[in-house]
Amino acid sequence: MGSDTRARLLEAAAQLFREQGYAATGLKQITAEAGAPWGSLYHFFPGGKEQLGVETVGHSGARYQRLFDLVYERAEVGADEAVRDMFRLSAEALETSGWADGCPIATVALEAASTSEPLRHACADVFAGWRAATARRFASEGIEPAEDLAVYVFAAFEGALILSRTGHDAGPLRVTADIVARTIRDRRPRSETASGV
Amino acid sequence: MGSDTRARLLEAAAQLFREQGYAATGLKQITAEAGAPWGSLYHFFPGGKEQLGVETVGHSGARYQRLFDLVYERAEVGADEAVRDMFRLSAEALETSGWADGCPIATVALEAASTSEPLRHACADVFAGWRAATARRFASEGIEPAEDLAVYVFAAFEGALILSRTGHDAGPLRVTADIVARTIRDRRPRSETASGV
DNA sequence: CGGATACTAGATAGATCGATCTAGAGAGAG
DNA sequence: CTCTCTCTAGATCGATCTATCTAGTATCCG
Repeated sequence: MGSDTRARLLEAAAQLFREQGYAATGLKQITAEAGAPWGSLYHFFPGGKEQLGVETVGHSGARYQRLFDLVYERAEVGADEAVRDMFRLSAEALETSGWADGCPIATVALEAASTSEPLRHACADVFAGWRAATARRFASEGIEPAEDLAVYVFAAFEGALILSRTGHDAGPLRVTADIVARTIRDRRPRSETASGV
Repeated sequence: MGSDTRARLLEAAAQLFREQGYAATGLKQITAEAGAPWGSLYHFFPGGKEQLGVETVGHSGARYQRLFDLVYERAEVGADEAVRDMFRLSAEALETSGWADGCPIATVALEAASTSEPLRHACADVFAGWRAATARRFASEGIEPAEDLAVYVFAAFEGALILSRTGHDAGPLRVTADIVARTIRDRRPRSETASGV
């Protein structure tokens, strides 16, 4: 093993794909950013750019997943508050990065949707993983239908990220978080103590 | 004027940007698809690819806007049903096109967010226009806060489109439509006749 | 008819793209 | 030590990218 070149390549690719997208990012730029030699790229990723893309999507997806897990573990208050935190954290990351760090998957997903089946499939897998983890959490709190609500949350999340990033305005993320969190809260099972407004 | 070459270039660019994105689409491919001579491209768009991109975004945005207007005019039943129709129509377009025709703006918006200010701004304007039109409709029915709910609807819409297109599954659009439409319905002002479950 | 303008046509430039190739450095095993 | 395998290093290839440039054709006005 020895070198971490491969990891640095993945990391650099993740960052660049997130900011600029897949097509606009050149392999030369990735090796430069990673401080990796050109020859190493095809050593570690003999499948070329597409393989690097697929692995990068998986890498970014797993990392983002961990961020969701963190939010869910931390929130003792319930899933609705966890959802709100997830939106809030992303809004902060987006804003402090100068509106650069949006969803690490969405841009590639849209670019690849009709141009690369392996890449599209990798993105679909990531989304499915996020959804499944969230659905488990909802189900464990009796929030049903858990699968549908998880899909709904991620749809609103991804869309709000697009609107906020494009408009350089965290408003959409904030506004959407409020409404979505309320929707989730309203689906919580009745507890013995009133859960009024 | 005479020729419609300029319009055909815009149309071809709109279709290709929608399917493949901005960076992955070459100018040569656009002229070929439009059946337009290469020389005409820089005659009509002296600003090059970026100008073509900006005008294409405006063109696509206006056309999609008309589709929203149609839905809103047709729906005598109320804004919540109009929202549902908007999701349903997009789901049909997406599915019948073989998962190619998603949002004509979103892909370019994400690609351009950190790479081209003119392009990003054009996308932001389109989103703002959609939101404003929807907010007016909500407000006219007494659905408040109209602006926030319009943002929320478009966030959920854009996100659901991404999930459905990436997964080759209309489920996210359908599921999200249900929940969002219900949220809008719940915000309608109390009428004299009960508006129960 | 002449002459200006609008548009077409495509060659060409220069840069950069992804990908392949050969050569060599480095470390660990025997 | 020497052999072997992993990884580095970068030259190089053909294709394609955006953009510019020069001609040539059509069209409309007088």
